Amino acid sequence: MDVPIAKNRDVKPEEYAELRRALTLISGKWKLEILWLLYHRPHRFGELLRTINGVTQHMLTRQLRELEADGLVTRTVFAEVPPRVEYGMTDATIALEPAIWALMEWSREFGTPARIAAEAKAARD
Amino acid sequence: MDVPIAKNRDVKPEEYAELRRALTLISGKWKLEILWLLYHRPHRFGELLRTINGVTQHMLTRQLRELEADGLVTRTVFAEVPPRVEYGMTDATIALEPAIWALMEWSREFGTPARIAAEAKAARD
DNA sequence: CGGAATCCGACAAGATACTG
DNA sequence: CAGTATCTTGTCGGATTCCG
Repeated sequence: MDVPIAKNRDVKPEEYAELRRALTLISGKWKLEILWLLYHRPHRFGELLRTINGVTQHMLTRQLRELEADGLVTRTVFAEVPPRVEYGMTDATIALEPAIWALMEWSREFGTPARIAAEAKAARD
Repeated sequence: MDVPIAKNRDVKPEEYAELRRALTLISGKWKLEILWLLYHRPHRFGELLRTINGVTQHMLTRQLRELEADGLVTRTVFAEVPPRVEYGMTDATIALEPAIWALMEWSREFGTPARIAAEAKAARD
């Protein structure tokens, strides 16, 4: 897969659309972090809230709702007291993992550009 | 690659960071669209402006500058009248293509969730 | 425990006008 | 042609409060 796939062939407009749809699905400050945790095992709401550094209750709820609406997480409510809600993977989530993995490998290979290093520094301060 | 990679293993914090770096690099409303065009062949500024539907001069310039700063596009200025500037790929861009391709395949396979369909409709109106 | 509702600031993104 | 500069608008995400 070291040869560019699209080189010297015509642009296919429908491929734009696919690309943009995929990006829309995974865009959101905390979504991939959520999915990454779920890849390891199902998580409860409070568990996600404690584990993901910097996320607020508000945002966690919203991102989970969007993921659920997009079919990227399952939401299971247990009729208990106190209430328990568990989030897990779907077929679509599992199918996405190779793409996420490819992104991570690329990120590791090509290091940290100056702009990203600056942002990471700003986040630490 | 149909078996989840991370299932039942511990979360590695450094993998979060890689994921987030990669996402930061490709986040930006028009970046992947730009890269996708460049995968086919080098493009001039005005060419990108005309081809990418909905982008403004302002945003195109900014996204190109960020991509350039991150080492994801080359910018070649020809000393001619009228001026000509051409954008092309780098090694990092080429290395990213498999990941983009994986995202597109996933997008095609898992169709269009309701939320995305609604956004696409809103964009048409 | 796992949310919902409301308010608000910051920054991303668009519109418009001007330039080497 | 390929940008800058400036102003305005819109959306994302955060803080706080309340609830079954």
